[in-house]
Amino acid sequence: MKLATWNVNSLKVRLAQLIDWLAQSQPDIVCLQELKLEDARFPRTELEAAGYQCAFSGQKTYNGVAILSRAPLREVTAGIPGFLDEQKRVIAATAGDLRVICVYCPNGQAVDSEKYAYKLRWFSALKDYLAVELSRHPRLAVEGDFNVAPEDRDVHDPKAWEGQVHVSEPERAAWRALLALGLKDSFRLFEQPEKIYSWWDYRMMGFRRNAGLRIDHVLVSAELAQHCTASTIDKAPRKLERPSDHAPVVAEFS
DNA sequence: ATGGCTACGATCCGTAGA
Repeated sequence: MKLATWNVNSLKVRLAQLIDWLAQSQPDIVCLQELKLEDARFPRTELEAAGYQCAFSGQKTYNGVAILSRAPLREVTAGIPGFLDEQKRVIAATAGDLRVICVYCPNGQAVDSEKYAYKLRWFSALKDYLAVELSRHPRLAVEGDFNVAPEDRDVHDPKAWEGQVHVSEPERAAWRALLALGLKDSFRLFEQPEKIYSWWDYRMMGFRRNAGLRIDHVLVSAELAQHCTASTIDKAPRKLERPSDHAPVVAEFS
């Protein structure tokens, strides 16, 4: 079984790349973020033709999340229960005995901004939600764009980024609080090469310089972690014409 | 140096991302 997550930065612009990538990579389940389109414009027909059932929660211009699955999806839930939020950042569904939660965590903009305060409130609500979901679903995957680089080795230039949004200590503490629930960062279950990232700035030739951050993650419950055989970041789509600024993260299971 | 790309929805610039 193969799980993946990809912030596509506009599903409309990236649809052809996504369909190509699905055909090449053959994932069983894919979480998508930053759809940037209303539900009425979701390309369900095209994705079903590619062999995937879809659960999605979108909005115009910003945010938007989806789960694609080869197996039927049930128990679809949008948002974090009890956390009122206009921004479409969370969708969950069950496929077989696997519970999947797709998240697009807030960016936070700057540490002294209201958006940063919202980011920390949002992470706190997510943690409480995941605690409940973990108690209900031993086989749980939480995939998405977390907008947090967990450690300095996940940052191309830790000195330059020190204290900035995505790496600040309160954000990293919020990340560790998710791990404290018993979730594992699938990428770190394995020995990995150095300087592996999932996002590169469009500006300043960020990708060519490998000036990136590892902010897209596949978290897995302890039971799922036992069966995880690989976790990698696929840089190939980032090399295409008109790419997303994020690369897909893939996790495989026996 | 606070910029630099990209997407979007509004116009021909502002907001947001990270």
